[in-house]
Amino acid sequence: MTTEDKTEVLLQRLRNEGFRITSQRETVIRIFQENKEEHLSAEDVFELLCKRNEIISLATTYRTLRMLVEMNVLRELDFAETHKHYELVDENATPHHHIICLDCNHTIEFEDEEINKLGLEIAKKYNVNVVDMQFQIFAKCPTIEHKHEHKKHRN
Amino acid sequence: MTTEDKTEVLLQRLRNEGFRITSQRETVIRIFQENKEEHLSAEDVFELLCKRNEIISLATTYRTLRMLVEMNVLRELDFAETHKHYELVDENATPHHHIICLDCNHTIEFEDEEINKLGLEIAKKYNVNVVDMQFQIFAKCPTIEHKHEHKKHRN
DNA sequence: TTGAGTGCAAATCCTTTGCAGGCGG
DNA sequence: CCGCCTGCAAAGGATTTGCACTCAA
Repeated sequence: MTTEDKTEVLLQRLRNEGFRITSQRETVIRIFQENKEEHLSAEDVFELLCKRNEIISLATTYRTLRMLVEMNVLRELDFAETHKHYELVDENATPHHHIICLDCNHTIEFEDEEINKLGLEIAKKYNVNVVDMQFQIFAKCPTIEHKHEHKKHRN
Repeated sequence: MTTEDKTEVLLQRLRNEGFRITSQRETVIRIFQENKEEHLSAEDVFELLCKRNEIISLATTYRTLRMLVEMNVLRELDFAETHKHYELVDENATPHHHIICLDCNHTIEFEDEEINKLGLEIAKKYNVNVVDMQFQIFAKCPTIEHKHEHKKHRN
């Protein structure tokens, strides 16, 4: 299925659920389709929109993101930052997880069938219905030259 | 080791690292020692302080929390909420993880040696130094009567 | 004594909301 | 044409910061 096809499927889903298809919503969806590998923040999306000369207000960007999360089109990610990130939900893919470098904010995505299986088992044990699972490894990646500034005495 | 002893050890660590021991910092640490099982937010800590009639400004509360995280005394938790939560780091305990109910915000803590092991293996594979690991299961817990309001058409 | 730490208020960052007008169905 | 969506600006919640004063070492 081409990206274009997938976009159509998504738009159809919006219609089915009673949402209106506005150019703003369509463009936001396209942004994510075209940046599958990215973890975009609301601000990132807004900037990408600006670069395309698509005029969408920040408020609508936020509203659209919230709607897409509710519709399970996007997944909300928490990277221990002040703002959130979003990525496309891929129904066919197995859940994937993240390593987040605390120094440079670089993220590495990884899949691990074992972890997914364990997560489901645990959920079953505690009798809850899983909506999403996120395994996060906060780390320092040695590949990048990090300043080892001593944070002592910082107010 | 009693809680009192543990508090002393912590205070000593502060001194060793060149931080000053102020009554404010001491009290914040005690709050966490006395609420080991809780995931307190900055606001929670501030309220507990007020209840004790310990007068500490919100700003100092935030500054102290940041410092304690940097010193690895506290662990920062992200529960997909607008604010962060904190819990005491227990060097002797195995890392534990959380199930978060998206409807009622109730959290269940669990330990899983298998997950910890897998996390370390993955970190090794990607050649990063683990600072913290958090496995989060976002779910709906059936034990509580959740309103099944249909969110369709919400702006 | 001295500069790290504090309180206060203002500032900042991210996100949401009220309202009047616009446009999809 | 109806009322959902939008843009704008203002509000809101969480956290940080500037500044003058305080107090631990």
